[in-house]
Amino acid sequence: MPAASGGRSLRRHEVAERIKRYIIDERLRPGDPLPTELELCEALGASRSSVREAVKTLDALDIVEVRHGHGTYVGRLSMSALVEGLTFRGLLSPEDDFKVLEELLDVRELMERGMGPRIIDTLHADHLSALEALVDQMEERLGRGEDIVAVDRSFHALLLDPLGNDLVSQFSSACWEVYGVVAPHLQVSSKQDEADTVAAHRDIAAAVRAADPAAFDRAVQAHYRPARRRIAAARARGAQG
Amino acid sequence: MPAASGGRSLRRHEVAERIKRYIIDERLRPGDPLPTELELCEALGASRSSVREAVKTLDALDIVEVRHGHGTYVGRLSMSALVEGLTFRGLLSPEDDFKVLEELLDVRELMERGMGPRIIDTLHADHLSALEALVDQMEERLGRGEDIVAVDRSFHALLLDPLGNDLVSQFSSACWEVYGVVAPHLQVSSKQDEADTVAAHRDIAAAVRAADPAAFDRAVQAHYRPARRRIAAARARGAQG
DNA sequence: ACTTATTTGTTCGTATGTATG
DNA sequence: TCATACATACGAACAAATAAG
Repeated sequence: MPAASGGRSLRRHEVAERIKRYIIDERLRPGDPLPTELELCEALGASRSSVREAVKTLDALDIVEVRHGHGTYVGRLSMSALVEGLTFRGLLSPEDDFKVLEELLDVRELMERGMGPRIIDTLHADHLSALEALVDQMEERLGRGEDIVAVDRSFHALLLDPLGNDLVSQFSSACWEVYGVVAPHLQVSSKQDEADTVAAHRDIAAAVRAADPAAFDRAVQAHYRPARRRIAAARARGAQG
Repeated sequence: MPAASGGRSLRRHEVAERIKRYIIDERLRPGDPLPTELELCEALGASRSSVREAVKTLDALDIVEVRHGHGTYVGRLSMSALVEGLTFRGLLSPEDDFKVLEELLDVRELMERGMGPRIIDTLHADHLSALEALVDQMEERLGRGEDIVAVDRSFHALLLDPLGNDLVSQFSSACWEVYGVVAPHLQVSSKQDEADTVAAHRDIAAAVRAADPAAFDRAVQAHYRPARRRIAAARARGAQG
């Protein structure tokens, strides 16, 4: 019976495509409710198992979001799938364990340096104040021996977010997230040179305030240097251990 | 309450995590076979349906690959999930239809200009010859009225691939792929200014051969200008239509 | 606090399609 | 052609989470 249609395509793929089509045709937005599983079964002429498997694949891509006992909704279209995929790739590490980390740093540095001129153009007084407040906060927390990773992340998000390029913001954020999961597994500490880190952020903020693209470029480049050194050191340890 | 919302108390999430762990612990590589569904059910103490739904989520992330009637294997860890997610986001277009396209161009330009110095350092004689051969081929095809999009894509892949940063290569390639799917839906033609396009590529190749970073930067920037104009034109058409 | 209705989560049984030998 | 192993698909029943009365 189920062999009737088209032959090649699998049931769950058909169903997934038609659900995506439905979302587009109905002009639904993230958070909008989708038909229930049972309604989808009827509308698409598929069994509940097939519908469920299709919905799960869309859920993995954050195209839909399933809430137990509540319903199914249009997803946030985040980069959660990219994060999960890259994290797994980093943990699998078929060849050089540290190559993935260097690639993540490359991308983040690429984004921030490449966006330098636009950052200087776009960020206004309130952005600058927030940026400098984050550096102060970083210094305070460091003085109290607390973690600065969250503040660090906010700082870099604040550099890119105002530009309005969601793809760049989210991709950079995704790289940061993956780095945070993979680095500890490879004993790449992020607890060293923290004084240098704070100084580097202060230089970046100063360059933005001075509207000096060349200084910004140098400051960002300097900011990433310690991290690269830590990776190189960890690689050297791994090579001889 | 066993756990907070979105928690791992769900069976298929447990199963998915344990399958990922299995792949890592067993040091499996892409293409290696995984246990059959039945074996996974026994080993993980879960039903067929739960295992299947878990496997489907991993399949969507290209962490595993399922071949009908054959078996389940470790996936290629490609960026297919990112491509599908971004494509859908582009087709959904909640606000400005053309914003997504501009973001994709931003990223590609960012990558290539940011990698400029490294491209000049890394590409050797054979790379340069291949690059120039592609430009010639582009010109020939253009003279015969044929499509140059495939050659165009090869050219840009050849710029980034030799650097060895898979993340950059694949992300850039993913942006290209998404652009190719989304742009036609928005009537953003890529068939204009093709003579300019060929010239731009020739300038890029020449800058690499001359090992002139500044010229490379200018050439890449100039290369993307026509595409941005086409988007702006399409937006203007849409605004008055 | 309790019940009821709705919706997704989980399990099992069975039959079919696909690839290999 | 047949046999085997595997994934695909359907359907029914029950469990768990959530919301509303």
